[in-house]
Amino acid sequence: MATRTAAQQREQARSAYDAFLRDCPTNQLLDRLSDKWVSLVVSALAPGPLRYSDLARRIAGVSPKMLTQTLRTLERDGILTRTVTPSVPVRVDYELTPLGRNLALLLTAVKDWAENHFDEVHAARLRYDADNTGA
Amino acid sequence: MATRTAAQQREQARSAYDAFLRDCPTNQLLDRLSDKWVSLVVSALAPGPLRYSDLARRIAGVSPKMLTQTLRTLERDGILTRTVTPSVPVRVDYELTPLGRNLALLLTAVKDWAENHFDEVHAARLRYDADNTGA
DNA sequence: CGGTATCCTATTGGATACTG
DNA sequence: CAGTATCCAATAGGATACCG
Repeated sequence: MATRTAAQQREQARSAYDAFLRDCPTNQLLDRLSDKWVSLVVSALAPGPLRYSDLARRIAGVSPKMLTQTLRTLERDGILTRTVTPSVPVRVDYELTPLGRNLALLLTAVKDWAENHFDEVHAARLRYDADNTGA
Repeated sequence: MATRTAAQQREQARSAYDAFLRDCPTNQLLDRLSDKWVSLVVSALAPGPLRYSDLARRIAGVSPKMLTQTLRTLERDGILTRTVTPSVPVRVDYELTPLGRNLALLLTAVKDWAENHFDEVHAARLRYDADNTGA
């Protein structure tokens, strides 16, 4: 079971990316992933494929501009696929790729965290604001 | 061990927050968490407390403005604590709260994902751009 | 249905200089 | 050391109207 030396070490070294460095490309990628629209779109697609209008309805209040922009970027990044069915009228389905499903595990976790811990955060805000009132 | 019925069900119902809804407060919270600076600060503090200047050095290229702004917001939200030691010169330490450490597990996972899957994303971009050149 | 195009405002965030 | 304050350029993102 100790066959993880040279090959694994090279593997480690090869992905010597560090998102803490401003000029590292992974820093920009982290910036892209750290986007509310990305979180919502990827989370929405986690259970299964959806059409454009389904997504628009699910992500309440998203403008067509932001929805399309986010979908295009995620398609380009290999997170999801866009499938056009040339019926009348047209039908377009969006589906996570294996890479996207992998990412979805993390992003839905963040979204769920926000939902599950909002009360604690809210309480912390009230405490902070109370302590810093007129002090 | 089967004492998780009524109380737990109410617990579930009580946190009926849905971040997909624009006007749900958790949507705003998700927006806050979906921030590159938040990810980096929380990830940087995951191993242990750091001083202001340590953070500035670790998160290469962050401006004092963004660093302070991010730290204040996270402090208000109960994610981290700020401890001033009135020595000469002053010493200020930032440390994750239990809530923050919990969140850090998720955010460092996203940061690590960016580092570990950048090559795949980059390859996808090249493919996308090649397919959409002059087409 | 599934977008695109344009306009316009608000916010983000870097650079810079100064302070207790 | 650990910020604060100010200015300003760039970007995000909503509203709206139109198109294949």
